Amino acid sequence: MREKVVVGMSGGVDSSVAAYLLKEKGYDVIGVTMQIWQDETEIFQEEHGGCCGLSAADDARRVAAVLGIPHYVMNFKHEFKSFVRDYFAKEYYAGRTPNPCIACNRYVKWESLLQKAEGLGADKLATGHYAGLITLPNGRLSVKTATIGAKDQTYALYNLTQEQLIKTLFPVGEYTKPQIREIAEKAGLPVAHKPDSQDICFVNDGDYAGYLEKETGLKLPEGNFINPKGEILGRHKGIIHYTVGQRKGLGLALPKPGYVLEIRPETNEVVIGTKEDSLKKAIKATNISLMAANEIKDGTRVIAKIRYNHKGAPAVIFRTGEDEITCVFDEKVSSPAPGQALVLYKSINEENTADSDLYVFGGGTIK
RNA sequence: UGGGCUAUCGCCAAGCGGUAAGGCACAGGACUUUGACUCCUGCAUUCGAUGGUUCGAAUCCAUCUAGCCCAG
Repeated sequence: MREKVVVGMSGGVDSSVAAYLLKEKGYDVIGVTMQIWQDETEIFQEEHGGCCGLSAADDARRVAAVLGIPHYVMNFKHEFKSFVRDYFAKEYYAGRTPNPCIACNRYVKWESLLQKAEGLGADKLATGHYAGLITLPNGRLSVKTATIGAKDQTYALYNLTQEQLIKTLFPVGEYTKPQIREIAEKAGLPVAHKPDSQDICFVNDGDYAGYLEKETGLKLPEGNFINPKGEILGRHKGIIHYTVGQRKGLGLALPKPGYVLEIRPETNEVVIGTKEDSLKKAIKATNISLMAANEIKDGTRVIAKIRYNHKGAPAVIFRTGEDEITCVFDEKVSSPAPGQALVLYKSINEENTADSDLYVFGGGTIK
């Protein structure tokens, strides 16, 4: 009997091709589009794309029709609200910088959607992420970086559990984006030229601060910008308007570019410093999640990423608490932001460089 | 009213006789399934005003105007 797999279809090129590739390989494919945030009145995504947009369902349906597979639209608004939107707002109001995509993957896609998939009798869940799966010598599963030159998305998948990984497929992981578009083209998929998604899918105009105020009804008071010495530099518009590492939009007249160093909700202060001030040698992380091992050996060498678009930097990790690790970089990294994920990689080959193929060792949330 | 100081892009600000740095902001673009960052491109023919000295001044001189500070 053919293996049954549910593909999370966003209506974009990647997941559409994922479904196509699985179909070609002989899987019994079911397409599912998650309805997660869009209000019926918001047709914004129609033009702007987005991984989880509204035209999503229509596009996915068209693709499913071309492929001749069943397609369902399922409502995940409730789950998305509690695991992603609420978390997103809570973090910002606490002066931290959340990563909604990671939360969405871990708790909505690989929790709720996976459950629904199993309800449909599926053995596996597939998505259009650019990532690969690897079984390590110790028997554990991990995600590995996609083919060289591809858009690697393992960073946003670092906290999936073994139970989740064993039921996962990443069909597009071994291709590059141009190859995927080519496959879509040849397969006659109507979404071959749809633009890449970007930005936070549920904040439609990029104004996340405005979104937060509208969503929560909370408007935070203005406060002081201060330098590391505590001297007042000017006034800020409320802490949710800033994130650690930010340079633009401060409105301060300084001799050199100013960067947000720290956000202090308790005193309503935003600390501004220079590029040099923003460099950190070591960072701590909590909510540790290990993918490639059961425990951390002090002194383990890794390649660490502190943000989605970070190339990765050599570092050494130590366990420094019940649920805390300290990551010491060989060379300082700029502006690690509390709330962002610290994702640790190991090299599949011997040499531990950011250029070789890597797999996720584990990760956590930057403290 | 005496004495001193300062006037350079919307905002900070360099320049000190040789033909207008830089940062912020702003506008485009690249990158990007998070926030940010980063990278390109554009952005004062003009230096408070008017005269003068110089081959040549934002830079020196004079006067005027405005603001600031100290004396009342």
